[in-house]
Amino acid sequence: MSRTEVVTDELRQDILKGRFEPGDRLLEIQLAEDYSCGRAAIRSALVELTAEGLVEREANRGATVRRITITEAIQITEARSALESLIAAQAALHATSDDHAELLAIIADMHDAADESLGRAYSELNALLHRRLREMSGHTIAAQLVANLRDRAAHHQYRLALMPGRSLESLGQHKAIVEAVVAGDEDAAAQAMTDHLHSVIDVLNRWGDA
Amino acid sequence: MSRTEVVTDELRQDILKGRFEPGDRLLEIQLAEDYSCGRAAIRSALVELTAEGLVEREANRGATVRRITITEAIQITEARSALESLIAAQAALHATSDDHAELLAIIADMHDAADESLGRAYSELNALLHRRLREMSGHTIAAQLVANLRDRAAHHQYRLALMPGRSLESLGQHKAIVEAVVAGDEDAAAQAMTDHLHSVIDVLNRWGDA
DNA sequence: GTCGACAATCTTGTCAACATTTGAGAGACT
DNA sequence: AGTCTCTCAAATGTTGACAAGATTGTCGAC
Repeated sequence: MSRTEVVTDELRQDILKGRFEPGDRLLEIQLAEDYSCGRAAIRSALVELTAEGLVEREANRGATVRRITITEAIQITEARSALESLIAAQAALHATSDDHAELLAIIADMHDAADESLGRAYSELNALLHRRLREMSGHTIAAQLVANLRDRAAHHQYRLALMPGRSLESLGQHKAIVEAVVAGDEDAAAQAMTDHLHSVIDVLNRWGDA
Repeated sequence: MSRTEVVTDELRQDILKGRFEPGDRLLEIQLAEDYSCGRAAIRSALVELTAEGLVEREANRGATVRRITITEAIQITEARSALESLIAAQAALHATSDDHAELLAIIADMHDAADESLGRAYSELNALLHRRLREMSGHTIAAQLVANLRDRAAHHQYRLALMPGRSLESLGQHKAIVEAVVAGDEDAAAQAMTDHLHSVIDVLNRWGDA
């Protein structure tokens, strides 16, 4: 693994983890020092992250961490809804019985973590469930697009996880998705996933109004 | 517009136009000479096009034009189906009466060009119709994703356009989409778009079997 | 006091040279 | 003949220096 690739991953993670705030300037020289590499590696990373939608670059004016508006977050979730429904349907078709057991185990863990005080644990289980469904679907294209969309809206997802009562509301929706996948019912799985993400969109819409 | 951006666009177009075949090696030094620029500009372009899925890069081993398998082309079209349905629905909601007139005009032109001998003209009208629907939808996120997916499968789209009788088959589907959008019926628009792209998937599946 | 031109400075864009890695082919040995 | 190793050539990875462009601050005229 070349230094450039490592630096790209590190910078991506640092943006996702919130080490850089939206709007922060990303100066090539400074980053080159921070990550102990040449400017070329940083430039390459910035080009790649720009293509991923995490960074904004203006000619001769430098790069900044992209700021995602509520409107964009809604559109991202709408696009995710369309793609994750496809993924859920494919997962319902392709999941093995081992997969079924794993999904049910995750739901059980979510049930235990749905407590208010365990918001972080629930959030991680949520990410795990969606990721495993992507992998089980075998739909590489949709899986990559969704992973990218998730990253783009990471900042807003974080706020969402902190909402009181949110875990309990989404637990039922996650159960419905897994039940449909385990039953092998592709239409029901797609519908359950659509319902789930539209409830997320409703929350975002309420924020947009406020 | 900096030289790097220009070179990136030129290289992208050259790949899409078929000047480079899938599997062709993209040597940095050679491309730098071809496009009269330094290697840095080429490297930047390759990184960007790799993120777009048009180019494949292996560490220390160089870049090649990405080869899209039939399986991938099917998945790409499935993802497009999910996203373009969303776009069609949004277009049905947001299109103005001017937009309606334009869409109907495009359909009229397609009707005239549906003749076998005008495959190229029909293909361009097809691209125009889908592009205008994306713009009318106002859904930036989905529009960008679809535009990218379309580019990725460009090679297969080209073969599709050459199929005898294909124009006539898709003309009816395009009519249905436009009618639903003009009627402002979002559900019907989404359904019509789904039907359209699933007919494309059927054709690809038949290729996959052969 | 305000507006516009100009200079200083900071940042990115570009290039050329050097280092590293990989793959292939020649040659020797079994 | 086959295979192993060594060497070399080709291509990418990396660095540093220089050029070009943009913003900010300053000075002078009105």
